[in-house]
Amino acid sequence: MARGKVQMRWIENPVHRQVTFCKRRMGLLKKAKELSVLCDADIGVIVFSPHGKIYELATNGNMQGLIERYKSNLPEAQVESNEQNIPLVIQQDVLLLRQEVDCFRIA
Amino acid sequence: MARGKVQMRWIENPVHRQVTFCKRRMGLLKKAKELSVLCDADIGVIVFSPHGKIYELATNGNMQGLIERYKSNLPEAQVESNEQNIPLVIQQDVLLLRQEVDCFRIA
DNA sequence: AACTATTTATAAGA
DNA sequence: TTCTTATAAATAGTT
Repeated sequence: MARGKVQMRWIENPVHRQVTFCKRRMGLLKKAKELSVLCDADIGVIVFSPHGKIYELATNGNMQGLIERYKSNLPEAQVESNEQNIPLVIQQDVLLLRQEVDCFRIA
Repeated sequence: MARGKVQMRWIENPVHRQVTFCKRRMGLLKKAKELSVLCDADIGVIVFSPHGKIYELATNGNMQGLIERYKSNLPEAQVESNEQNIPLVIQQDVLLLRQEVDCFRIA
């Protein structure tokens, strides 16, 4: 995003990758907090580094509670498609498109 | 972020809030996907709108799996503090600071 | 770990 | 709403 456009693919140089991981991870959590405050949304973010280290943010301070709430509200369509063995990648695409369309409805 | 600095607080105007929610939600998910690709991180984002609608992204396409992985890797410090009834807001602050410091170590 | 030159994101406005 | 545009913010590469 600066001093040259970045290619959207795995960064091979370990040093560059590590620095980018740190910068963007902080940026992601900041954006999540901002969205939460501006729009009163309840947000959870979980990040596993390639080495398995966990980074997380729960805007209400309670990731466990968020996860419980999430599980008890799973969209039916998702449960169905899981039962039908549709590739996860496709399911995720459908999910994102559905969310994009929702912009034009009432959240 | 544009045409005027925005105050980091709840947006009172319902129309403005709805538009901002949609724009920033999409932006947040995009950032998550980018971080995932650039650094090979496994990321999950869950957003509850104020009305309880769920928006989500799991970069590996499987939120359930991510949640399981998260639960089986809960940092001990977190478990401890929960047992000691420390306010969640404080716990989250500590968590974020710890993550920030981690930038200067190996992820 | 700081610093900018740029790219992105996005708040307002049309 | 959808598109445009002026600015604020994020961040890639540098020092």
